[in-house]
Amino acid sequence: MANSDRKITIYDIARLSGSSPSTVSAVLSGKSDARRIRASTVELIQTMASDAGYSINLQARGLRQARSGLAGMIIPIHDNRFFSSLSQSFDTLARERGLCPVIASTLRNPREEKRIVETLISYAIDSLFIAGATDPDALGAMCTAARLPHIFIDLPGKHAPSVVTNNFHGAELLARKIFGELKPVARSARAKPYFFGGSIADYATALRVKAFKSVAAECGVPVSDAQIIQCGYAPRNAAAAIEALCDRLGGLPAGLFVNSLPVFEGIMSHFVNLPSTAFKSSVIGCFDYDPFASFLQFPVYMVRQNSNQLITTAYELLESRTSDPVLIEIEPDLIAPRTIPVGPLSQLG
Amino acid sequence: MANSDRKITIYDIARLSGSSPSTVSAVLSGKSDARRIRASTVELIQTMASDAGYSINLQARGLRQARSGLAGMIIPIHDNRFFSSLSQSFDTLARERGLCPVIASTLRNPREEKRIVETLISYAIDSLFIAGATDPDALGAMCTAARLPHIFIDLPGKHAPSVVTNNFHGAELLARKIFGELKPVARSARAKPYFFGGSIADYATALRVKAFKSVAAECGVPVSDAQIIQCGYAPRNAAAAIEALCDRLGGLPAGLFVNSLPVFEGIMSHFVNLPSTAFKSSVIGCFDYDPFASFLQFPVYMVRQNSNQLITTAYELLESRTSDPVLIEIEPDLIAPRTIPVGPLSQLG
DNA sequence: GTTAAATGCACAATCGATTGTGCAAACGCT
DNA sequence: AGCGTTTGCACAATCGATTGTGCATTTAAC
Repeated sequence: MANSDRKITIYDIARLSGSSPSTVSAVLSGKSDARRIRASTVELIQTMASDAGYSINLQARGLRQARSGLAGMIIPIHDNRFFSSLSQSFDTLARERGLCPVIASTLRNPREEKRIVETLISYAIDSLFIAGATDPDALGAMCTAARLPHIFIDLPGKHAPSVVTNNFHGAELLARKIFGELKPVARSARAKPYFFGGSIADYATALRVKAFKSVAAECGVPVSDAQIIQCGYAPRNAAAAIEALCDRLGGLPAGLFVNSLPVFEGIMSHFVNLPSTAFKSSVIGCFDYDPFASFLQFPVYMVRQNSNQLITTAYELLESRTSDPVLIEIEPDLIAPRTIPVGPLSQLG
Repeated sequence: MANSDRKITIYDIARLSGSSPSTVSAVLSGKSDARRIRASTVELIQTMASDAGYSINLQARGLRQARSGLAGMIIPIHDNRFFSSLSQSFDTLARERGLCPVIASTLRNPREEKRIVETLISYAIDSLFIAGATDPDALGAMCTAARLPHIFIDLPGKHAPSVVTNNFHGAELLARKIFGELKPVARSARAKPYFFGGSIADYATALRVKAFKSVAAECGVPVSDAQIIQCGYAPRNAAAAIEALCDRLGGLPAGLFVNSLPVFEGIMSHFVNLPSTAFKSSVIGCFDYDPFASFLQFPVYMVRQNSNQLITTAYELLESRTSDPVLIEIEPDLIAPRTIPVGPLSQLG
């Protein structure tokens, strides 16, 4: 270990080993063959570097090479099962490639979103994954201007490759369970199933609603727009909205398609007040997965997005140097109630 | 926007505006007062820079200043409610300070852990938060050698400040509920409460077990080491361990102190096979919080660690330039069954 | 014993910012 | 008018790596 004042640089190692900085650089960055450095010199330099506790300055390298070795990703929020699962895959795959992952959250704030992308561009990140942006195309334009390879995830963009969940199909699977198991609730107001949460303006919500209606049609059960409750994603709003709905209907609807976990969380905080018999006549499904949510007092069908596949595919696109706006859809899984699928990552705790 | 081939630099702006690079730098980095730049010059340069689509190269700045503006944190895993919540707080507070957050996961692999810290040091990060490391002191030594300010979180280190949850007190609160509500289960083998998951070698687990035993003593219920099941954190192992335990006892124990969510998840995958009456005579608590886990078929007490307070305190320590090994404990909250506390962040979905 | 090719390395420019210093011009004062 | 300040900026060194090029020596070939 070094005990001097400054950091050790290749110039120090050059002096110590009696060679030039360019030779040291070549050796320490693994280019000794290309530069025909003698094996004995290589070993000498490596030994001295490690003895001196040398550690490379990646900002200097990055400046010279006009790249940084940083792989960027933006997500709306860390504290969410789906996005944190994306983060985990992104992190792991980036590091497998020798890159350093940089994940920033935007909190769905459009202005912050742009500031973050600007910052990441200023750090000369090598690539950017844009997950769940509020304005994908504005961000895409910034990346294009900076010649930064980028891929949209979860929410597609117009001018670059996108990898998204097959929302329509996933919602179809879920809706079929809900419509298929509808309990006959007399022919009360509660007989109709509801789609709950999000906003039609969202790409994903729009597709899920479309599937919901399509399955309804399949089943010969027409759906009116009053059955689509758009209360956004905030648990608080969802709680208020479900309470209002239950009041209006005089109980739970016969079917409930819950659009995302935070919405489900809000709904639960209302359910707490209901007697456990209240759920007997409802079929509940949620688009997004949480292991505990599948063990509630009542059965819940869940759709689990395949975050690892999303990221893997995004890396493949990146590495194939595609920049055409292709759209790849990844199939999500329908998870039966009271089941915990054990994935490769979830073993780690 | 620029349409040229290269990126725009301060040299380009200098040429365009008829001033020198040093003046441009001063203006664009907000040092125009210190350098007595005329207001008209400032405006000219700012206009040209923004028209030309200039964006600073932070690697160049970082190289010169021997700092990067990057704030580093390592965590065991993103895909975990506690750590992703830490990430969110870290991200937000870093960005409030004009820093760019870099969060890397170690997957609890000691070798990876060291590689990551090395990498971060090579990027000249300005500070490092070390959360839940397997070998805190080895990492601390690396930081010290690199003169990198660092703070331990969740798991304390010996030679730098640490901010951790008050594990003992949190576990006490939880254990008191469990012991306090123990159902009289005849005097069968199942009458005894069990501590379940983790490993005594862990700092946190050791304290929680200590509290568990201390509360048992308070209640006059002696606890033997056979009641402490150390099965690590992997859901799979937890599932196997709980099954073995239930088989041995002929049912669920009267009390269960579950040490962490992944363990609870594993336990649930076994519970699935049990009739719902099986839980009637058990009190269950879990150290760590998940909103859905508090809405299961049976009531669950949970302890929620205050991740935002942990990070806030860590930043305060960092900014007070303390490098003495102080240990600050943050109180966690006991969450009653079937309650969803709505925090400031959880509104976002 | 020449000449050509291969070997092994050093030199110096370069990436794009920051920053210590120097120096004219403008200004103020007597 | 003369002199000291202040104003406003330019110059050039610097951060620590990478990389194109050049040039002695060695080695190989004939």
